Amino acid sequence: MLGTPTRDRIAERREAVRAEILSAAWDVAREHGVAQLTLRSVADRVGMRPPSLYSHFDSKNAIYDAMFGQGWATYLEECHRYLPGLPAEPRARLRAIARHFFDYSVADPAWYQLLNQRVVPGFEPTAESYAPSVAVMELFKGQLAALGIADDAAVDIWVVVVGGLVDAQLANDPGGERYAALLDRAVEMYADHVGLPPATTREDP
Amino acid sequence: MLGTPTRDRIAERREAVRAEILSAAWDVAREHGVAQLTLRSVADRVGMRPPSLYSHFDSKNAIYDAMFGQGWATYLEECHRYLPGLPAEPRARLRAIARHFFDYSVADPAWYQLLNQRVVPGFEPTAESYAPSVAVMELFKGQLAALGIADDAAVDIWVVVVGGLVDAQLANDPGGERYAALLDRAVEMYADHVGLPPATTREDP
DNA sequence: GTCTATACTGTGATAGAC
DNA sequence: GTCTATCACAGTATAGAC
Repeated sequence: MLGTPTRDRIAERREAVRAEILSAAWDVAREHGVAQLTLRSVADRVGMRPPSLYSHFDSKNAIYDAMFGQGWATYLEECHRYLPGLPAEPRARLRAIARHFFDYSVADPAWYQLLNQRVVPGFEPTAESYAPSVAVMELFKGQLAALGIADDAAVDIWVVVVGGLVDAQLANDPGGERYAALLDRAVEMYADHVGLPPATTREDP
Repeated sequence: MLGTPTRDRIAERREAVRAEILSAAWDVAREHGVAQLTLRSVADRVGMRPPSLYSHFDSKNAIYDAMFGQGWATYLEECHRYLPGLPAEPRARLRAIARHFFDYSVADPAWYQLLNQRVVPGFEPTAESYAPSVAVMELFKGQLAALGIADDAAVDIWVVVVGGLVDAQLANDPGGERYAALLDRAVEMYADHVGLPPATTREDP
């Protein structure tokens, strides 16, 4: 009698093709904009005919959905990687968290548009793809709670300030530094508001 | 010899048709989303065939452009109408200005998306249509300057806070009140930051 | 001048051959 | 699983009736 293979080579191959398609989709989105993504452009990039994509994704929105889930999952990993190295001093830590999210978003507007705005007309993420974004939000809440910022409203205002900076940068000064230059000041405003103690360690010589 | 008519009835009629088309375009945008606006849907609503729209607008983007200019011009008038009635006390005045913009935006997401976000792929407003938006921005700057908030960075942070509230409301809690409820608190945070004096007059009995 | 009729290109999506 | 063929409908543009 034949044994059961421990690896499903077909499923692995299938998953690899899906990942290849998603990678191509991100390339197209970054190059031409999230909303300009077409099945033809993705198919061309992976060397397929457009209808062949339907063997791997049920629809164009299913591709968006997978991108949404993958985008948040990747950012979640990124957070787990850089958070341990951040300074412990509350204001410096807030600045670093905000700066990271801001830079990450501005460096990849397609990522921010798909994951944090509503630029794709009929697209609503499925519960499965939405899960990693909730995990990121919980992570942020935990970070703020560790600094003594516990109430939900204060967390929401944090989202407003950081998100507002990114939105303003992308909408009003794409490619510039106008709102990036305001980040530290905005974080100070927030830190004062939630009553964080003034910085204890000096940073300038 | 014939006299020259003081009214150009043809031009008036033409302008009326343009206004009718724009009104229909706004209806469609509000109903189905800014990006879902199609020439067919607009033509259907005004009782025309799609190609007839080209007699009044050079392209679909020209319609977006006219909507952009009209949207800001209308809001500018709205500002001139309500600003005189606002309280003079700085913090109350800031709250009122923020609340007005927030409510106006949330009540008409299509307006906010077209005028303050970048939801329409290839659309860039022309200089002419952009002018009224600059006028609104100058008006806001003047309002803040009258309260002693003069430096440009502080104005930018005002835009970040108010815009961030609207963005978060539309993206994270469409139809809800989650960020609307944080508006007064966010404005207080900003007022504290720019050093506005505490409110002098009591409002509660 | 204004509108209708029509054709052209490109898009998402489906059916069926292999 | 991938392909060819095809559909319905979007935006664009031209020709011609009135």
